[in-house]
Amino acid sequence: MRTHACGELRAQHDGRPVTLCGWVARRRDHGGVTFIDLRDREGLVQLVFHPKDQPEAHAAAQDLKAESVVRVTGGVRPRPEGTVNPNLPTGEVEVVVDTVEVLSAADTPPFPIEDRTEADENLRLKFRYLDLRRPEMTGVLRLRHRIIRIIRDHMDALGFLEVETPILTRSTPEGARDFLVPSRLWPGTFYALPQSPQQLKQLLMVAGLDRYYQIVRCLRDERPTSERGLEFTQLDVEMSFVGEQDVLGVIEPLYAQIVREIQGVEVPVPFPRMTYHDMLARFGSDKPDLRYGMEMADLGPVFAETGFRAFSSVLESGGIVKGFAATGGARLSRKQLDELVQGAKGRGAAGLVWLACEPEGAARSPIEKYLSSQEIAGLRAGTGAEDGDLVLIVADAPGRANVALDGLRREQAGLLELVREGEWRFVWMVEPPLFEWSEDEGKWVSVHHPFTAPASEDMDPRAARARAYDLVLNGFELGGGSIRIHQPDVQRKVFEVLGLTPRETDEKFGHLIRAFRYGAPPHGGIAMGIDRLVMLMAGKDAIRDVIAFPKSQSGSDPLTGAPAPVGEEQLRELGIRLSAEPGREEE
RNA sequence: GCGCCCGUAGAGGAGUCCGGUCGUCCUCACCGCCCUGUCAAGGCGGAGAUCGCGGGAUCGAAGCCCGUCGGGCGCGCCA
Repeated sequence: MRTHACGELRAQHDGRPVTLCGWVARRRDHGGVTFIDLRDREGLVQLVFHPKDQPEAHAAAQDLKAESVVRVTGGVRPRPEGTVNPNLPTGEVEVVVDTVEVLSAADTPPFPIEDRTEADENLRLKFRYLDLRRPEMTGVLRLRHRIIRIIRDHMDALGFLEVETPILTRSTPEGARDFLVPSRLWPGTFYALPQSPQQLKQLLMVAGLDRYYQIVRCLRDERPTSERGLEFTQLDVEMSFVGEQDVLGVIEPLYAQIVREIQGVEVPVPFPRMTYHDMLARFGSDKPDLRYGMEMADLGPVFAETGFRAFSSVLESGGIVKGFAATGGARLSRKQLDELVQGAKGRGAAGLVWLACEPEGAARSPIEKYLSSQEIAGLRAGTGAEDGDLVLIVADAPGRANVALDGLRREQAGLLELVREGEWRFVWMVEPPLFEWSEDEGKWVSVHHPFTAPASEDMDPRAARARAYDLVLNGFELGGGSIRIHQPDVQRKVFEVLGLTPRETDEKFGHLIRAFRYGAPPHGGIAMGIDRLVMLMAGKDAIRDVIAFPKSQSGSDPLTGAPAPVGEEQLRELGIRLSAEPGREEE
């Protein structure tokens, strides 16, 4: 049907007869000579129609509408002197058209198909097939393909076998909410869509597969955000006879290679490691952005004797006073400072105190009159603030204070333009706690997942560390994993801490524990989020932008209309009766 | 679940705080005419909107109040 792609034509094709197929991107009609940019996946090429030389083709070109699909025949020739377009890869040539055939006429599109358009995202999703015609979007999908290709080549070279695991599996109590699929053959029972192939990949280790990986879709019925969707793709990895170093050693060269090939930047391996404890103390987050400084300091000692009630009462009740120096932040306007305070409250902090450092130890602050000069000096020393910096202080329960400070630090980095683009700072988070106390549920829960091996025999839930690790890049969690438990008794003990009775353990996880009785190799693995990686590599700030057909933030798909009610007959077959009207979340 | 923001011709935006002069304006797209080297072509003209939806107070609402739907962002949730 065609001899070349539109976007591939170059000076070397000079004189060739060509047949091209593509979409009409733009028409420029000069009354006589008419130009059309023809677009396909590979790019744009300029078609030329002269009324004298090709009267029929020229006449046909007058009726071509934007986004119509056409097939043209003609000849490639160099553009005349002075009309070369250096902004176009095909800009040295043009195609003189002899014949035009409309393969499919298009209505006027609901939004312009061009990169600089900023059409409403909902509209773009509703007409995703048009949105994806934009070269930028096509480029993202191509980038995604390249990255997945690099991953597969890497894993294959290291001897990993890609094995598929079921989409219809069993619901387990721990973790995120499951998407459920009713069974028709077994009325009243449900499959669950996998949150991850966690248990199955462990069973593959018991099966002796040794090195498994899978590019796999995972589904979690939780509220989506800009960096997390209902369904997402991960690189799932599991290995036998390994410790932490072996797993990290598979991922590090892979990610260094991806950054090298995609960004042209060399990243040193191994990546630095930082304990969970240090990360939280220094950055208020277990996924810090290390492209800039602004480390945090515990200011409790500075305010141990303070007369400022808001601080002293927090300290008395077990909270913390913590802050950091925003580099150059003293130049922020009063209005910006007020917005900071509002923003911190929006993140759940009780409040935010700022203090602008001025020369010779002077300081500006809304609480200046409550602070002694020693306290001001202590603040500056603790946070390392220089003249011109802005010290930001939050006093609250540790969890809330850290969330607020982490948000502030990220916000300040953007506001004060401290982020260096083109820098890729990987860091491993290691030695997180094994358990954490859930206020909501009133019990201990796994920080990672219940199959994670403890770092020591001691399983005191308050102190136990996990043999787990997360990979962090520029403030985003790219993935995480752990060395797993492979002894049935240890696994039972973990479930016991999690509050499962032996009977519940057998019921929900009997298949796993039974497997461990038949010769389970020590094993461990990791799961890496691909959408988020592609998002960072593409320079996007929402994973929706790197998924061909994403859901909106409310979990709906404007293109297909999913989720949608189903007919009475379908429900009856499944033995399901609705207790809520469709379209409403139950209380 | 909580909080904040957005919804105005086909697209993007201004107008909303402070009700009347607003269905007023800008850019692009669309339609018509002109134009033989443009590439975000250019010039002239034109058409196109129950201001997301419903209710309320008011002589009067795009604007104020209540509700609702859709979308985005942050927190919670996301082993």
